[in-house]
Amino acid sequence: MREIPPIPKACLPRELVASAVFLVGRLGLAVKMEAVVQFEQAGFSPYDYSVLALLEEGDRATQATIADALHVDRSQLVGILDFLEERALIERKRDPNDRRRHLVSLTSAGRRQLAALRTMVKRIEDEFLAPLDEDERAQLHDLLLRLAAHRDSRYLVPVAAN
Amino acid sequence: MREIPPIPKACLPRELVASAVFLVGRLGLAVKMEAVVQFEQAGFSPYDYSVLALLEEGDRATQATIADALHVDRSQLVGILDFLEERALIERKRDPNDRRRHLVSLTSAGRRQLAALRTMVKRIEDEFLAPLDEDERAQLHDLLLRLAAHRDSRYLVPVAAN
DNA sequence: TATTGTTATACTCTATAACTATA
DNA sequence: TATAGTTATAGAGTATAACAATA
Repeated sequence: MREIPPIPKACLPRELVASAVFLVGRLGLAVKMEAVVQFEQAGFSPYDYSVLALLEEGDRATQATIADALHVDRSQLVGILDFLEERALIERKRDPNDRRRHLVSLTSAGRRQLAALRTMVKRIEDEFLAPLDEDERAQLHDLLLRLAAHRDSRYLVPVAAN
Repeated sequence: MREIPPIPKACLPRELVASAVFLVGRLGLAVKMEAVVQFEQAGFSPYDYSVLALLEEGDRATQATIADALHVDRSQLVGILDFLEERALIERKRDPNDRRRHLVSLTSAGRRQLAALRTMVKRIEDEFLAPLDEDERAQLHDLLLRLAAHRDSRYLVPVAAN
């Protein structure tokens, strides 16, 4: 081994670290990747969890409604629902009022699976938010929600629709 | 046109909106996409800005150092640097101490371009943070930085290296 | 043999566009 | 003709692996 000339260590640009927007982007990507890995180990994806959670809150969702709510393309949702239906976690039934539509609903097995995924999500969140106490977590949530609502009013008050 | 049966409106799951982690993920993705579009219109990418900002703070960076700092693969960085070098915004010079290495540095044109990109970044950030006043922005940044530092200590204090 | 920068390859995601059946 | 769901295709982005030069 020869002498290695001194090279400055890898160090994040102060300018970027000083930016809340940059941090949101970085943390968002990191937590998403982390979540994907965790869900994968459980045999699911974050999308599966989102769909199950959505269905538990309001039934009678059509696929278009679900796709819009989750910001995924309708064609992408098909695969997600196929996956969940194969595992008997959801049901697709034709809407008798409009036979083009599928009414998607949660099965009891789906409800149980949702509960299991929730404990995993809780663990991921606790790990992510570990440095903050309860007050600070609430502060963070409040700030983020205001930013989100400013970009998309649907975040503001998840009112029961219709 | 016939009568269309009432279908619940698309509505985000309360369970997700209630999660600060989910909001970070969503906002992070949204702001990244927005930034990409803005940079594209200026003929650049967010990576270009990151590289220029990094080089201005500390010179004598090798490509490996830059890649590590920005969390991009070394092979990916090659294309980014090629792009910047073609436009004479950076220079690559062989390190005389270790001829495998390239010492990357900012040109004066690069410094000017960085200044121009900064005003654009400022605009993106102001738009993103619009709902928050100065105190709240500082709060948000503090909270996010603590989360980031918990996952990666390099965020904590960008000390001058070596 | 190990490392730096580079090139080439493969794979995942996503976005878009057809296609069907119903309206 | 327009819409809901589906299928198929193409493109971007990223990760992996091989490669040449140097240590």
